Amino acid sequence: MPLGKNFFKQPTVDMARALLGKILVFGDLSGIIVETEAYLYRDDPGCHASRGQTGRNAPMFGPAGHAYVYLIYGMYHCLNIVSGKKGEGEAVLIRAIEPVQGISLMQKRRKTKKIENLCNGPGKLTQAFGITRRHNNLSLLEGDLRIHNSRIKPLICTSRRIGLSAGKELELRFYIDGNRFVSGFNKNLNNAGQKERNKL
DNA sequence: CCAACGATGGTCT
DNA sequence: GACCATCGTTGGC
Repeated sequence: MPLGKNFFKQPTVDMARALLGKILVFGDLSGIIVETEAYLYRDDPGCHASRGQTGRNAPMFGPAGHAYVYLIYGMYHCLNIVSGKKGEGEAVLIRAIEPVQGISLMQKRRKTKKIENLCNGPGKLTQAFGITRRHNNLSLLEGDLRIHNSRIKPLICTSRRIGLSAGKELELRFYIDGNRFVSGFNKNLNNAGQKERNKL
């Protein structure tokens, strides 16, 4: 079942945690979301929206439940889901997914057979799913791109976010404990920011 | 194993 | 002109 409007209206950090274990569906492709990061409007210098609305970040200031897709380092795309209140730029970055459906197409696009390497990073999963700037600002309440519910109740870990220069001290990254599809899983087992495990 | 680095182009000042 | 919410490769140990 695709999730509806109310799911995307919850506070951004809540949504970032609630997305773990849910299913990202895009056409015939799908996978379990295993890692997210929250980006906040207030007191978050790492957030694209922190210095006001611009051409690029405009979707973040729109209604919750739309996609915000942007080009990073000239060659990769990052997929975010807009959250929070309209007029306040907040979103959740999808950082890693456990592939479920459409694995052969993902393998072709990613030029690797290894399942763990298909969607274990924000640039990798957009490549595997075929998500680009053309999907920027699409609504997840209709059409091909959706979040489906699931019965998964993951054990959630928290850490600092990855790859930022500003706002790196904030603990706004969330991932499923021990999941081998989380980005950098082979690096540091407990990932840069350690942290106690939060219930659920 | 791992740290370092280059590719590559849109966006913002 | 600088800065990137990244990734694959390279070269050292």
